[in-house]
Amino acid sequence: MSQSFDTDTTIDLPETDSGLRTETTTGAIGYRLRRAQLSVFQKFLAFFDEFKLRPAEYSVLVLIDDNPGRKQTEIAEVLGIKRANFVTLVHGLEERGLVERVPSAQDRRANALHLTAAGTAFLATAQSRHAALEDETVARLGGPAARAQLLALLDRLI
Amino acid sequence: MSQSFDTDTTIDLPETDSGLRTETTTGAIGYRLRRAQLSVFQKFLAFFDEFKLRPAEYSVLVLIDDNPGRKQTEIAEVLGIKRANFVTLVHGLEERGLVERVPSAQDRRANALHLTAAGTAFLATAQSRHAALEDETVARLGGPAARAQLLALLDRLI
DNA sequence: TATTGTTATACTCTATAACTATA
DNA sequence: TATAGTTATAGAGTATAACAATA
Repeated sequence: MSQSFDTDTTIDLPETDSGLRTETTTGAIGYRLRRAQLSVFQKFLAFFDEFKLRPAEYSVLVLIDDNPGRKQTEIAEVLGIKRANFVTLVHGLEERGLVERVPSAQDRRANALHLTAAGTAFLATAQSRHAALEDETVARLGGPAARAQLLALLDRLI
Repeated sequence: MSQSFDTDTTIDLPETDSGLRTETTTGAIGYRLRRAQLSVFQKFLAFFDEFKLRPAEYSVLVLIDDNPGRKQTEIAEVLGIKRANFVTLVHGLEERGLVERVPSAQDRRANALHLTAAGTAFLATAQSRHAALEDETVARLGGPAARAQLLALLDRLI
């Protein structure tokens, strides 16, 4: 089903500011998903600039706080991070005094992850800031119902 | 508003297969967006395995096809790719015989980008394959209306 | 034998600076 | 002076292999 127009006049082409035709590209779900995700992550980074906190680091802190004493492998796996790469991430959080690696008594191969007192305090501040960011994002979406709708749709893509 | 339950019995905790509490993490829009985007891109890579085509390369081919003769900078900018990094990308497509860099007559600094005959044929096949992937994705979302809903919501996040 | 944490390594993606040739 | 393409380079993120200690 292709359309053809017999006209010499200037018609309303779907063009961007650059004058390029981008419909084919921007019509793809993956493309739009990528742009939106990049935008949201950039906003996170800007919002958490003074915290020097990346999205993955924030997720790790939240996950340890909700699951104290878990092994590195367990936390890493939930987030889809290879355990080899998780070593560097958790090492950085430990160097900042936010996380402790406690040798496990039951399994001496494993490190039990805990937040330090400083880590707990830091996360509390970060979470309240994150709530503000999340509120702003929900507002842009059009409210809690729109947020729920988006999350439901995203889940179908996994 | 916190809830408390006076019970010793096992209650239905929102836990994953791993037994970890992940509600706080997975409630974040950015987190869910990232997971969905990674999943969609991984499906793209698997689907285009025999084409040896990455999402960015596909977008470039489509954009050149819809806008023949444009400069590298123009195509790169639309996709949010730095012109320095775009050099390698377009070089790879040129080496594969899909794209031509034609020195511009009007501006001898610039390269006008065109698809070769092979590039046009390759893209036609890739686009029909992409349409199949997109159809599958739309089906998973729940149909064209759900797709439109998702794209509208994603646009509000940019 | 298998798993945990670790190191080493490599590949992709992204970002900046600086160069050249043109405009 | 500014722009187009390029090179070099550095930083993230991600992937695999292999090792020591332990299960």
